Amino acid sequence: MSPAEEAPELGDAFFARPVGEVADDLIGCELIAGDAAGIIVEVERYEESDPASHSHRGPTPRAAVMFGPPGHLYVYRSYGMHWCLNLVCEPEGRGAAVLVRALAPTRGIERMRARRPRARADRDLCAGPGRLTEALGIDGTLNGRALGGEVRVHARRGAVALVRGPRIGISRAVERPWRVGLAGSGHLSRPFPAPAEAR
DNA sequence: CGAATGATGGTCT
DNA sequence: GACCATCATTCGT
Repeated sequence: MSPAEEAPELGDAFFARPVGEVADDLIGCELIAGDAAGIIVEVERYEESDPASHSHRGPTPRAAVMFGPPGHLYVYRSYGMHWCLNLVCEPEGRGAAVLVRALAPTRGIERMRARRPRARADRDLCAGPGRLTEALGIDGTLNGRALGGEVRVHARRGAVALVRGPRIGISRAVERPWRVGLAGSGHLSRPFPAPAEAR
């Protein structure tokens, strides 16, 4: 069998663009973390002008990484027990990032099962921001690290169909449809709301 | 199916 | 002291 051609690895130029563009373009890309990997099927975008964003109040100690160079990891603790993975976007000085919310596992599935023994089905391994970091072994020690080391992202191959909807788990700016997903994916953290019927 | 809830600790006012 | 960019479980319909 001929060796699969590796998709190019995404670098700083990819992430230095507007966060909305990056969010769309990350859907369908493969995220690799050490011994496991998956296709990104769901993300959310956060930016400085957004009241729901950690960067909204400026570069506080926690949010400082969001204002740093693009193509770096912002990993924060959620509800005292989960880790959430973001990819910093836009030129240095702007507080924007994309939250990775769900993956379709591709490699290291046995490792993921070992790290998440309570996940019943494979579809639950990476269906949620806290779940996927646990499955991939990502924690706060990676906060502020550059992509290309322990964590890498490979470019998407073909075209993908996107779905949009309101973000999950926030209480402010809920009306902004800044959650993006891969249409028809069975690995989402939750279904997207059905489009409003025309009548 | 959905709603309710406890776990558990950092961050910011 | 309030608020969480969550998850797994339990209980109700």
